[in-house]
Amino acid sequence: MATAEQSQNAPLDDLSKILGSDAHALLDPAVARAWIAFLTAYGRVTRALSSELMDASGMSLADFDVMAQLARAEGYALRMTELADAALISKSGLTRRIDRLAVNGWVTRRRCTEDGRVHWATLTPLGVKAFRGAAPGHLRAVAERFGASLPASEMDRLTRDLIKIAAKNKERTREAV
Amino acid sequence: MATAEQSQNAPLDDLSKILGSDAHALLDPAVARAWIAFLTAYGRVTRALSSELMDASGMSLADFDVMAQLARAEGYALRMTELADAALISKSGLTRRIDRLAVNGWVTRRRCTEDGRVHWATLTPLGVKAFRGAAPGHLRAVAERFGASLPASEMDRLTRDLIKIAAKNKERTREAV
DNA sequence: CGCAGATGGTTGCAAGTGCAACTATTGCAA
DNA sequence: TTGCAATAGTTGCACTTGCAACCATCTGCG
Repeated sequence: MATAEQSQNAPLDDLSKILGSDAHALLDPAVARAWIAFLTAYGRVTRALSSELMDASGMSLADFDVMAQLARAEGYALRMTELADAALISKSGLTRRIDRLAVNGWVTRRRCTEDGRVHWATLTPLGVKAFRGAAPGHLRAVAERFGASLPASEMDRLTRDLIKIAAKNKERTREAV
Repeated sequence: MATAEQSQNAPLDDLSKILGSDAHALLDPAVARAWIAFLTAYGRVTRALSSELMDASGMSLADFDVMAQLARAEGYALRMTELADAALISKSGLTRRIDRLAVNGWVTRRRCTEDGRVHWATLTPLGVKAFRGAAPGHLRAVAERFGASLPASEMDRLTRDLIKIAAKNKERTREAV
């Protein structure tokens, strides 16, 4: 269920032939259109940004996100779990991502002296430099691919709407289906 | 660069300490907030939908998308490349996804008689049944997790905005950085 | 003390992914 | 015809991913 634009703006009508008219009762057609547009926009924008960033700085989008979280943090350091939550990836995913960033010399892992369970991921000076190198191009690309499509007034409204959606799905625990 | 909600609503201000005040020139703070909200909303909603769908129907979100595209198509069939484009995945990704769906007996692959290069992926009767089983729960979940956050009037506006963003990033070719 | 139970991270595993190189087929042009 | 470029799909590869099981450490209660 992806792809926006013309030809595909009545996805539920098409599905009615297989699901029966229940489809409209289950999901408002307006919501279905929005959902498809959402998936499409996400897929296209991130695909483009990701390859541009990789070409320009040898950094994946996920690398950038992790480094950006560290860049914003006090002392350029965060605990592993905090960082995983902030970057929306799993703990194991973060472990290995930090491994890779550490190989590049961009991040170090330090055990916390007060609580031996905790590890702090910290941006190294080299990492700061790499982030400074990558950020301008990437931010510009976000501005162009994501920001330039809408006037400023729409942008704030979009933010509010997206935050509402994100808030509604905050809980990480999975409930029964 | 992810995570919305309070505490994180001024991402660029935080980044200014590492990037200097250029940050604001590169990317409008309002766009930065929207972008982060976008990534967060996408991550949370898809994560939740994906595990719910898997638990309920043993189908990944990507499986569902592919099957939904087929379900909407004439004769429940599409060429591989069309389907890959529609479902926003790579050709190789689709090849293997269809392999898996075929193992389940949900989809068959048929060589086209008129053009031997072309293969048609077709939903089997069993696949139709599986889709009919999975769709109600999934559509309801989309309604709840994505639709229920916004009033109908906002939803249409959101759709328009997202379509604009998607349209701006339509070209699949990669341009220089 | 000392030992359950909680918490923070890492690792084994079994996927899924895209890119680039490959094969098969077609269409067109000399 | 023959031969070469274009197109459709598949495969080799190297890399990511998340889940669940695991190890290490801490905390609190008897």
